[in-house]
Amino acid sequence: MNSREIAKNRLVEFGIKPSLQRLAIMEYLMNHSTHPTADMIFNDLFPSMPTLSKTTVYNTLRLLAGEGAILSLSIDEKNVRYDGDISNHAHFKCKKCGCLYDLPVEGMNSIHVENKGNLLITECHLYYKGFCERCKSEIV
Amino acid sequence: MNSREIAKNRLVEFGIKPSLQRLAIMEYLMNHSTHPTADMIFNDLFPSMPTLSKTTVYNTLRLLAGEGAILSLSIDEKNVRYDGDISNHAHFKCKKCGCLYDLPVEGMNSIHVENKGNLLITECHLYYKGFCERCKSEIV
DNA sequence: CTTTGTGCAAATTCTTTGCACCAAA
DNA sequence: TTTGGTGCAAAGAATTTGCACAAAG
Repeated sequence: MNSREIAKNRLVEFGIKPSLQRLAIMEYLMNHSTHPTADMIFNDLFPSMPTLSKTTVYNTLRLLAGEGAILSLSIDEKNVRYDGDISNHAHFKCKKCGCLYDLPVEGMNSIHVENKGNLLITECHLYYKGFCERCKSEIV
Repeated sequence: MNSREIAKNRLVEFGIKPSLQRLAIMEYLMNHSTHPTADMIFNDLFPSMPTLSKTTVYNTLRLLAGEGAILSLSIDEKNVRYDGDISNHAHFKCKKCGCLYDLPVEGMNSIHVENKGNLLITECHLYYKGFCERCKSEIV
């Protein structure tokens, strides 16, 4: 199964009609673990889809994230980042160079929240910030 | 010790000169656990400080958060929220009404991250999203 | 005096909206 | 032919910047 088909399956699984644009964006997110912004996605797809508009990218990302087909990350306060990997994992952002990594996390589901009973929890985001290996050594 | 003095201590502790505006903003954040936006802080302080400008509020919040004297939360993708409580705790936001709570968390420090050795972690944010008690019951 | 903080107005940037056109069922 | 998707241009909103004035040591 090629990556286009995998992307299509994800869309269908979440009840989203697989238009050409949506497929391209979904496929892009599943193939790039760079946690791109809407702008990055647009710039990368535009050369091969010259009619694509930024509005469509924004619309599509909002739709996909709203349906749960992708994750929308707010770890970077400037731009929303998107992640095609919807499995449980944490994120790390370097405060110096801005690089953004996935972090595998043990026990992310086992975090105990007191008084959680009253709330219906649907999402959990775990964000770490600090300095990446390269930047860490440059701190004076 | 009154709340103004407590706020002053916090500023001094983090090496920040306690101007009148900074003191007012720091004190506001320590007395309000509402996780306000810059705009809310400005609007609430303005009546008693008519010369206060929104620029100063933004400048001050950036300074305080940068020095670690307050927390800057990105749980709400629209506006940055600020928290005068810098102790370890998680946050919850209702996706329907937008209300924002603190959540006490057991084991927040014990979350195990593999491969953390290469990184210098300085901050950890744990965000839960879902539906609050009131909104939960209104879901159809 | 000299450095630092404040505040107004303007600029910047990310994102959404209004609306017309296009495509598919 | 009706519904939904796309895309352009414009609007909107949060935050930052440039610069002049005020304050504090």
